[in-house]
Amino acid sequence: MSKKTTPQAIRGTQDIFGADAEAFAFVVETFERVRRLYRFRRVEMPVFEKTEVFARSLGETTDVVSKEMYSFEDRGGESLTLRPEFTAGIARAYLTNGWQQYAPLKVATHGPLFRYERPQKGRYRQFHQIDAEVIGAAEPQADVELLAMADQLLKELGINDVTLHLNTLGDAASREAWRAALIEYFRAVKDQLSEESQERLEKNPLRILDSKDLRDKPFLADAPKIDAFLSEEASAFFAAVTSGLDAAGVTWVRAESLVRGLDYYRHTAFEFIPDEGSASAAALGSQSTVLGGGRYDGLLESLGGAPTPAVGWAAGIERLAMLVGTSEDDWADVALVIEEEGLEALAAKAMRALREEALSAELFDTGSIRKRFDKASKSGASIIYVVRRQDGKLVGQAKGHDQGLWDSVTKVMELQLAEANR
RNA sequence: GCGAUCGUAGCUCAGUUGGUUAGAGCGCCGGUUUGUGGUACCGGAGGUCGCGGGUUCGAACCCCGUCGAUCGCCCCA
Repeated sequence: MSKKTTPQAIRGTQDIFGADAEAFAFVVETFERVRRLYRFRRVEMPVFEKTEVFARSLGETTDVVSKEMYSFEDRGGESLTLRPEFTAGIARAYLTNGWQQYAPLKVATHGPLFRYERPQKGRYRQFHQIDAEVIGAAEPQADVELLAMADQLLKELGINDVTLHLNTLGDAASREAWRAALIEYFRAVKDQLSEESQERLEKNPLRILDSKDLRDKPFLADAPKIDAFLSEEASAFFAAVTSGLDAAGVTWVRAESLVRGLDYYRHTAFEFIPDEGSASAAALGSQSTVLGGGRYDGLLESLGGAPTPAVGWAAGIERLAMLVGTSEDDWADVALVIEEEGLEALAAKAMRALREEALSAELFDTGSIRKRFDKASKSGASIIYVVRRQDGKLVGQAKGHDQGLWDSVTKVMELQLAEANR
């Protein structure tokens, strides 16, 4: 006879409860509200896709694809993957559902994503994001609107100590030329770079630019700058984005070394990052980016679609929730205390009646009769309504300071007791 | 994938140089008390000291492994 053990939760998953769950819901509710203001349409996406949806769009060599995806074969032998991000799946849906007819299409969604990473503060294997995408819009105004929405969302969440860090990666040609120049520049000093940067030199030279390693720092200042490689169109595009942001009142800083990890990004790239020394920076630790995204004009082609311009961003709900502060537990309008046994039917009926009047109500009718009132007091409910028997009849008494609630609770309960006493 | 710290009741933790039945507060359950029913007091339930090996006469405490958490690197939201 073996002892029963309780299975543990999967590493990197979370059971969100209490104040954390309230903060999580607050983030999602605020996002839903803001997204409507900007007329982004709600979409619901599958949690898994064919593996190639992600492999082809994110790039086979990216860390996400090469070592962080939850991939498995289904019973039909097909390779499927739990979504590590939203964009690729939405792009796929745009193509397979003929959503071109709605272009430019503004959509928003939220939900769980999965990445096999080492869990840390603000980083989980199952994590949650809110996401906004504009597909089929080549104009810089789309970038501006999207960023204005992100900015307003953060403000409405009460997060005021983060700033938009903005960069451009140029068009495909600009980006390639810059990349080649970076490889050439860093190859010359390869031996003096950190091991990690030596590896990055082959895989993702852009990443060397934001290396934190002291050995790399001396070479960063004189590294080739993207601005020198931008085509005329690319710089005009970036100029239009920045002036649009200024007009919309979105403050931003230029971040020349900001790059994106995934292959599909072009032109605008951005992250909202806590200001140095701010409360948000302290709350997030090393997971500094709270919202990030950019333009991905190349992505739909990589999935076999026609060349289609697009921009989008995503933000980690857990990270945002850490910044909105702990919201208080909210209290019930009424705590109904039944100081007698055998009144279960009355209790059930009265609770239903209270709730039908839109009063949030909690019932205390178990355990020590003497302590039921204690528990109701501690629950923090606005009105405590006590039912007990006096001279053979059930009587009720309401306690609390909120006159409006007091009246509506009393009204409902008087009726209930009158019926019960008949 | 790499490094560091940590893992004792439901929760927060204490546990002296390894030594008899592992403790506290809060919470929970029951009771007593109270002339403002949220107070105070008493009692009770609840622990394979993460898990598995090892060292030792003896381990919560030392060693190894493993799982998990936390912090950082990498990467990213």
